[in-house]
Amino acid sequence: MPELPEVETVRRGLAPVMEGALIERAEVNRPDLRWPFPDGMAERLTGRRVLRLGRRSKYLLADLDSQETLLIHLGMSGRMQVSGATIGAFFHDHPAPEKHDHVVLHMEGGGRITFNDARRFGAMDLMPTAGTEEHWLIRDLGPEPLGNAFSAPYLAGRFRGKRTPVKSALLDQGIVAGLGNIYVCEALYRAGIHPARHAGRIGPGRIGALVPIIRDVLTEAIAAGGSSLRDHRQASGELGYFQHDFAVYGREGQPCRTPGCDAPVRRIVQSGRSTFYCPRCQR
DNA sequence: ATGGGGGCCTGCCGGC
DNA sequence: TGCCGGCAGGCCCCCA
Repeated sequence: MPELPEVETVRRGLAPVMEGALIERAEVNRPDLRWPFPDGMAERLTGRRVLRLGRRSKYLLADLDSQETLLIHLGMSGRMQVSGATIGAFFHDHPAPEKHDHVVLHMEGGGRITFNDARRFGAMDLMPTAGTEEHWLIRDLGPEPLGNAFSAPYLAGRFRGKRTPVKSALLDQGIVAGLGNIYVCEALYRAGIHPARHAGRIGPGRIGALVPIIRDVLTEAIAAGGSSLRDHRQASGELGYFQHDFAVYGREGQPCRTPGCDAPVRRIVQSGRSTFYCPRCQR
């Protein structure tokens, strides 16, 4: 579930409940996710007020009134569920506890934020707010794809001389931070670029087109995630749901959606991960 | 130095 | 029905 658009959707859902609210109690049900939780995490969260909920790439960053920032990563299967609070027009009751509810933030006023992560590829950590950019998970990230630093000249510079497939290059969080397997496939399809093409062998014109395409793909996904906040799935309290409507991702063997092209979408494996593309539209 | 593969976990789905 | 292989939106680490 979580690439940049999903994480941003989760952030937007959580922010109204978390920002300005007091964490009355932090319930920590295991010692780790992918890595051990920081020492005394429950105590360091308890009694703290959340000042602001931000995002860097796929990381949620909750600034606390203790000069510390809580980092949350959703990994592959992490979900944040809000309950006991009014979101939009509806009050969300507390659901029955579920398997893999690893951390629960009990907020002032009865609200709850539950972090559930079956596969435990997610992570949480605490760091000084003043040093978030130096955190080891953050410091090597490339620019935000929706920010000004991500530009055609920048990307051309990073691609220059690279023999790695462009698919892998765009998944490299040090080049651009926030893309994952789905949106890379979708962006390359829209740009008409074959995923196996060496990054260094894409001309400046196509790189110039790719940058706004990446922005569009992500912006549209955020808009779709946002609209799903109002559907019944959201009313059940689940945040970050995104209606899948992809041109190539997950569509192996189905006809390409480009008008006039009905070539079957192909699936290949690159660096151990599925890539979907149209062999006719992408060169 | 850089790129590819393994590994971390659990759940689900399709085939036999 | 049950078992097994394959697959899943991420990312660190190790090795060539």
